[in-house]
Amino acid sequence: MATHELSTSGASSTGKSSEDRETRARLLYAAARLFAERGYARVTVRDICKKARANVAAVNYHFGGKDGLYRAVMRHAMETMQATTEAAREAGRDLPAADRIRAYVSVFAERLLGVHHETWIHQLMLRELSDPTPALTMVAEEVLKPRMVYLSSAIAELLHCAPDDPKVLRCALSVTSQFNSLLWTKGVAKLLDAEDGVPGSVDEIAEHIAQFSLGGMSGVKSR
Amino acid sequence: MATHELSTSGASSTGKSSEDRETRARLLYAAARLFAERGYARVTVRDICKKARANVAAVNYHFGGKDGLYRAVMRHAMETMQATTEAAREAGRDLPAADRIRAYVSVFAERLLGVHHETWIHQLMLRELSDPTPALTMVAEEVLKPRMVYLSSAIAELLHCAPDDPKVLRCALSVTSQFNSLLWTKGVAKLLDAEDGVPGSVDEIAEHIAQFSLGGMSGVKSR
DNA sequence: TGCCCATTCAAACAAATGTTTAATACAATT
DNA sequence: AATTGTATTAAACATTTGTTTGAATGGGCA
Repeated sequence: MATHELSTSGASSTGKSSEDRETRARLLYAAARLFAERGYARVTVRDICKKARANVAAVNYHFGGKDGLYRAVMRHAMETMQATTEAAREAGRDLPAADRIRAYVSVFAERLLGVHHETWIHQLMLRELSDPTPALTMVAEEVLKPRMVYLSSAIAELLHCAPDDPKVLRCALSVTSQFNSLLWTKGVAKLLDAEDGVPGSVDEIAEHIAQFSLGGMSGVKSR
Repeated sequence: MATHELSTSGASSTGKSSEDRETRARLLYAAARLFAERGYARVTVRDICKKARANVAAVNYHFGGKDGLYRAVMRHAMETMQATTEAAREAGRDLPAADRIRAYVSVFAERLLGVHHETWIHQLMLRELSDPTPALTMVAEEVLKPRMVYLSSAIAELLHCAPDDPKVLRCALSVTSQFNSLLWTKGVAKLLDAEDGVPGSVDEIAEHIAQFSLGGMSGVKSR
């Protein structure tokens, strides 16, 4: 179980850059997509290896087991999500609170729905939330918490109240929950009536969430 | 796989009301809670039978297999959710659009968080959304769709536009997504900072969601 | 060339899991 | 009392699944 623990960098002693970490990278890629699509329990190592065109033993060799592979995938996902949080923070720098929230929403909509981004990462994260693995604690501490802290500061400024006011947390959850729905509605909305997820382009969706959220907080403020 | 298909009513030919459908009911109850807690794949029939104090073969005898048991659980859950939709509809009868939405939010908050209701049902449903099984199609058609249709009518009235306007669907998703977050935040919020899920009593949470949603739609309307 | 090392591969293993089977118990009916 | 049909049970079965093993491969280097 813990024999091959520090295999993150794998076999990087001798730099055979061509085929060396080729299979390792393929395994990571295949596993990421499968874990995001079906969840940890519904994916077998044989599925992963088949998709990655690798031998069954490759997972244990490179990652020490299925758990280690999942953790490696999660590490990559967490780094990307932290970068997303940082991008949102940067996009709103020196802006008033309402515009900081607009920037936050815009960045997240682009990363969650934009064609150029790895959308599987966010699906994997959402899955980790609704179906916790031992990695959840780490995710909550290093990804979710900074994100909520930043969002809460803007919301508190908007509501003219302290950042630890219960209203702030409730509003922050109301804002972020709309992004979660963007992900799972992808698979459901087509069963309802929409042809392909939430209707509209990425910009339209971002515009909607920003307007809805700002209006919502205005409604909460003027109770 | 399909040997015991119509075993919903099970062995009800002779009415031995004492111990007859006792194990069957215990299996249903135990399976419902376990499926809601861990999801289909992470629950074994041995887990269910142990919790229900039944033999391993009992699942196959009464439900024809793990699949049949899950379907039976889903049937029960769907009936309860349809009743919830109907209760929300009834609570808002003959009320103006804004009050219909307030009533809708109030009913759902009570059923999702109230101590007297079977909260596991909604957790199971949310899990079905993020982790679809073959039962999803049925759920979407018979539960989600009527719910969205009703909610959309009120929203369309509020926004002064047609019910099939993309704005309406986006707003409906923004409203319902806040309820989804109520469920999964139960397991996460305590890792962030809140002590026990979203802060506040059931009424306070319902009040927040109503204000946030109505304010949000007001913001969308006055673009 | 010959040795060393990381990597890959087919095969096998042990544990877990959904399902089946045959026997038994029990209550109602004939 | 004998029979019938349902329910329960322990044991076994067949598959799946994560992991391990030992041999083979192939490139770099003395």
